[in-house]
Amino acid sequence: MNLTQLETLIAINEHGSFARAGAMLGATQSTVSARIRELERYVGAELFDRAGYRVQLTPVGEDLLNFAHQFVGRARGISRRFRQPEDISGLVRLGVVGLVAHTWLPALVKTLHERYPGLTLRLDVGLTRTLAEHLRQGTIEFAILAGSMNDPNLMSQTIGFDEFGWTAGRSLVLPERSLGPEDLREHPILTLSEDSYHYPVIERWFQKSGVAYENLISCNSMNVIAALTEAGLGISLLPQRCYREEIRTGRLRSLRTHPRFPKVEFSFVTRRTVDEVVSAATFDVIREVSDLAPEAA
Amino acid sequence: MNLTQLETLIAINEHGSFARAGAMLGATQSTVSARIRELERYVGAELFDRAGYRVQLTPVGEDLLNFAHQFVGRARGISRRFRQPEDISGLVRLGVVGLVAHTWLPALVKTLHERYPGLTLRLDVGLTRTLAEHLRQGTIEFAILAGSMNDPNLMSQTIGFDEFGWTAGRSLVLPERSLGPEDLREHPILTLSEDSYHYPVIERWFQKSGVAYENLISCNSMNVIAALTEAGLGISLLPQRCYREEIRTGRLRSLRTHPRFPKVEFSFVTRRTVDEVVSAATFDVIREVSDLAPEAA
DNA sequence: CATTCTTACGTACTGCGTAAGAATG
DNA sequence: CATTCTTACGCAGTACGTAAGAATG
Repeated sequence: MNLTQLETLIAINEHGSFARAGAMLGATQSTVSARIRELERYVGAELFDRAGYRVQLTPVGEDLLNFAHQFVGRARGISRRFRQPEDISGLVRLGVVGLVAHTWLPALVKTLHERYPGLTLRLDVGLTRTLAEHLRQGTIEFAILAGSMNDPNLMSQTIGFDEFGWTAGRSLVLPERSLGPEDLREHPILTLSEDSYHYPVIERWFQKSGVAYENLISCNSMNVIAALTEAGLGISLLPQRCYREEIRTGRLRSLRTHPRFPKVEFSFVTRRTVDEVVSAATFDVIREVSDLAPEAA
Repeated sequence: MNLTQLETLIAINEHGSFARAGAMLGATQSTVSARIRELERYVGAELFDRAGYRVQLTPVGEDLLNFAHQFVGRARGISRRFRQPEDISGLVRLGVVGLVAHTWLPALVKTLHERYPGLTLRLDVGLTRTLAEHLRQGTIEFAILAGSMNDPNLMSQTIGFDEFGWTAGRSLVLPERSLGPEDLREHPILTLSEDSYHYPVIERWFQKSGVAYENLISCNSMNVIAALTEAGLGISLLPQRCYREEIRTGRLRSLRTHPRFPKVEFSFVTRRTVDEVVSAATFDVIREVSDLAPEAA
């Protein structure tokens, strides 16, 4: 039995599936499965009922979960107590997508700087695919981006989720009913540039319904897109949670459309070569200040 | 940081040296050193002052030791709680030397049987070197014997120590002063057979002093040797702690002799292929019922 | 000079990811 | 048939033991 196994047990219980727990921990489904298999071998009993889509703790599992919480909590306490944050130092070259840059990045920078004064932060705001390329090239070692990455040199850990939806300004006149691709093409579509996570998502959304779609206005800054939308220049696909304040006050309108978009995952991606301590410290703060929904559902 | 490292920290503090801690844990000096090195890297500070013969905890080390005790204690609690002793089953073929067979073996068998009814015990009482051979041949998988073994397929863990000293019966007439090899050869020497741990020890003791020594009476049962000694038939090298009751009541006399014999280690030796759970259960009980001195000093 | 810890190095193992398989609703 | 867990397998990092080295009293 070891700490990793107990942390995994907790993560599965929190997120309801081996796969999601893996995403949160930066491990694969298979690895999570192996860890639980070992833990079950150790206690000599099954910890989960694997019936169907949702795993369920057995009584023994619940029992062990209690211990695991105390246990892991105490272990964290030890590490906090002996690892002085001042000792953690190094260069953090962090790429972030606009969604983050315009919401909780200031909080991240503030907390990171206060807690780990030894860290030097170098920021790179860009689109998902641009950041991915920078990670591969090694010009940044960390990134917060949409989706997750599947590269042997990189490790992805889920931060949270946001839902994207078609959004319009106050002035644009639109029918009250649920709108489909054929309705939207009547209006100017404002999108992020080709390198964004959205761009292919939008293309597929139109294609799936057989609607020819031509991009008219694109920009590489999400905040600019939002401002243009607010000014009534067109319709754009925007993260609803991120712009919930503008939507609540009526400056932006969330449109009823079909088909729906699935929630988008945002991940913390690190190059595997970086110092684990710096990476863990950064990710801890990200989890703390992140504004994203913790669940995909 | 992991449990092994914390257990190692505790063992070093308990036994005062890396090497002894290693013997207790069934690991080498070098491995213990590496475990502490890693732990020190983790907390970012030295845990021990390595000045001279005795290692000393630093303040940080003492601090961490406190946590380690709680931590490891709790971990043991978990394992006890979830591993039902009834689930532990298997064949335990255990070799024991006479010293053990005639003292705490009954307690061992009783406790082992009560606590782990699923275990089948097959005992093999014999001399150290005989048992060692049985271990190598695979006819037994566990042994409690004198000294320790250094075989890649075997693992030794220290149980405790006993001191051996020249012992005579009530009736034998001997001078009051401290006796040397030249004095003892005047009397019949009763020894264990050639395969015993003692045999070469006794030979060396005489040789070192240049005294020619001829073995007259030997036997493969220590208890028989003790009985013959008690009957006044000669002098024998006996474990003092083991026969402390006979010595206290005057049935056996502990002789003042020189040079002294170093304390003898007794170890629990297991084949590396055996089920770790069965091995750990057995060793736990051995530690609990063992009558041996915990320290070499 | 005996005792103890450290370092260097080769090996064996274990934990991980990929990819394919089986079960479920 | 999409979703989820399990199994098989190969690789890589790690923990271990051996053996030699350095420091201490």
